[in-house]
Amino acid sequence: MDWSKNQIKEFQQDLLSWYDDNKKPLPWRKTTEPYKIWISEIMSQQTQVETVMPYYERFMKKYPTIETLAQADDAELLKLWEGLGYYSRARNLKIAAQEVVDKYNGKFPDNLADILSLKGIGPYTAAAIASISFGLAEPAIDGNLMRVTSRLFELDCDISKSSSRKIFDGYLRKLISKKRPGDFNQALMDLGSLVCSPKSPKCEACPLLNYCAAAASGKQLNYPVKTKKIKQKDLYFTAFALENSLGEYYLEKRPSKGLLADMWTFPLTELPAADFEKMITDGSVSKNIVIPELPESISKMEYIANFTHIFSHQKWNLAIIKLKPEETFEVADELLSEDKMWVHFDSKVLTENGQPKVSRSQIPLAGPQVKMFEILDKKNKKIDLLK
DNA sequence: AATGCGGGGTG
DNA sequence: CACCCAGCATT
Repeated sequence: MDWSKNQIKEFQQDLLSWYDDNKKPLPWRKTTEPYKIWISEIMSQQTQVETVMPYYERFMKKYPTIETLAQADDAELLKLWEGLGYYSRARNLKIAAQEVVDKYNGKFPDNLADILSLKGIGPYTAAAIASISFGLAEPAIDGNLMRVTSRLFELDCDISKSSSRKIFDGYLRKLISKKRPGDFNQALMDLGSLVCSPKSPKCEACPLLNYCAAAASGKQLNYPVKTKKIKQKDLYFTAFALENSLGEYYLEKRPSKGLLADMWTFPLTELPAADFEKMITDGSVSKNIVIPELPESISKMEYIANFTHIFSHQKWNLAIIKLKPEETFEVADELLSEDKMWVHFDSKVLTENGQPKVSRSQIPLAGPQVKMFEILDKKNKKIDLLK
């Protein structure tokens, strides 16, 4: 960051005067009492201020001091927290209150390290209390500050990674007002929620417009950089291993559209999670399994093994079911077509007229299928050794 | 570094 | 419905 001292000074003034005119009228902004700031900050974690306000008022009425909180009835405290979520916050509050009473003689610690040591207080909350209640120049880095800062300087670091925190800390430590650090932090929080919002930032109304690199280049929406935290959807399949008398496996070609288009796969059928869990637990083959249309009649099914495969957006849980045909049988060519075939493990096997048979190394296999072949390989080798 | 933990709002 | 949000403790 190459801003001059004068520039930083003007930046602080522009931000703070905006805050003085536009700050949200929150009940805990009428005080700097550490106890009240602490409670408000804990309640505000991952929670909208509008949701927090009634809880805050009730909390302060019931537990007006840190001593009353330290002696709170667990059930009553939890009851008061009911509906706010993240209930360990309430449990930790009481533990921390007891710590303050026992270790600090009931006086809330006034330095960052001691504040940070309290149960339930992490880097963000510690800095918020330190700056608001004790005037310490500690940047309280939350999602808002990271968003605003990443736009100001077009920072490309991924805010979802914990290692990015120190980068934001570096910038904000240079920018923070030493005279009004608490207001500085809260100003950036309000700015982040009122003006510098994630989807539709109101740059024309922003007091920091002239300082903002992203606004200058029109790339506001490119920031902050955040890797999508995709919750993969769990899907459950049975994968059928049907082997013929030549040691080949029956594969099908997937549809030409969608996931793993045109790749080859063992026949798959989806099944409910509960059935899957039961099968891999006790080896019982679910009665609900839908057996795919196969070229031979099946006499028995046997659970072999299970494995998983992660896609970007899906997690496949597969259970291998070995299908055991009646005695021996030959390849029924007339039942095969362009999207169904028998595939051998290797390419050295020849057909009757001397042509190499189709091997698994010649066709595009979906990721899970490669894993499945490996598992089947191992099983077969194990069986060979036993012979 | 990754995961679990609630609930409400938004587009 | 998918994504977002004033985080922290635990592993």
